[in-house]
Amino acid sequence: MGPQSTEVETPRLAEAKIGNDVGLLLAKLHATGSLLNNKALADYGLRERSFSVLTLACSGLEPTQRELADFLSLDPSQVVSLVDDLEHRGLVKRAQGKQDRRAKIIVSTAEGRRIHNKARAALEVCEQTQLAGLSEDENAQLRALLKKALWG
Amino acid sequence: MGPQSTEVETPRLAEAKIGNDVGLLLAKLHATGSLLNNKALADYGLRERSFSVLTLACSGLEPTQRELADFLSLDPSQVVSLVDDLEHRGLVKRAQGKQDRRAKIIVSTAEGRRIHNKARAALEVCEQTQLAGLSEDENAQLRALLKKALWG
DNA sequence: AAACAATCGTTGACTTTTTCAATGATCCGT
DNA sequence: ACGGATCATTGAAAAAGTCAACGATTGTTT
Repeated sequence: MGPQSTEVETPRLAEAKIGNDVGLLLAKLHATGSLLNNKALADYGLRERSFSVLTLACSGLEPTQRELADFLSLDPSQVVSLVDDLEHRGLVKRAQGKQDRRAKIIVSTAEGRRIHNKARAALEVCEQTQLAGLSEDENAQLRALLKKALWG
Repeated sequence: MGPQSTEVETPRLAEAKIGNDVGLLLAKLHATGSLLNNKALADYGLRERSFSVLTLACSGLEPTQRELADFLSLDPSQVVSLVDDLEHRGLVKRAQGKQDRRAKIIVSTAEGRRIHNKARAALEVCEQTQLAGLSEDENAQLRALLKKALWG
């Protein structure tokens, strides 16, 4: 993997016009973020993916696995693995779909919500670390722009 | 992988507070972007990764493979594969490091720059597609914020 | 209502990507 | 000149991603 240093890099290459390529900027920020996030989530036996699933399970929106796959840009079979893992550890349950008996709704258990709260707190620290260079306003701006880019 | 639809999704789950998780927003935007980018780059036998390497090789910055690995958050062995591929196709060359004879400097060939120009144009179209929901100003803002988050 | 195609979750096979340890060559500090 | 560190490279192992098929169920068409 790349650099695991906690110190800030001062990359000579950042000058390249590649620094204007949104795709690369996203990839890089996502990569460094994932590293930090996964490290923080390891304390709870979670990774970015399983945390996302757990978050949706805790949201009260009662997502189906298909919705999870679509929303997280995953193959349905990957969702099966993620839910299997979380279910075996008692953090979520599969419930039968209400209108559609093929679908399974993923809901959190009390233990799942407990773990999720702790993990979420740890992630917030991570996020602040990663976005330390941004002011509070800029932080909010970034969120807003990302959301807008994703779904108008 | 997830949905390959060109139509805009209107995801029920976007409401979840997960929509404020920068990590997930980055992951999702990066995922959908990669899909588009790789599809566009396929015409030139490139992918996001190899395009990034080619871009740096064309930048005149004469990056070493180690610098590429750090900058792109890749394992050094992955850079070997990427450069191998580009070199076999005559798009880049390995040159000996100037101060450090261990290091190898990656520079583009004329053909590499030709392909890169074409690919870059194709990617710009992609980018506009992906960020269609953003105004010109917001587009620039997003770039600026991502860069600032990465290196102050 | 019977037949049909489509969708959901799941499984398993397969490919690609990532991760990691080891190696020879070279650099740097002492 | 010695020892430790860094560079590119290799190869193996682990993880992630892709894809086709299946039973169960749904919605649609006849």
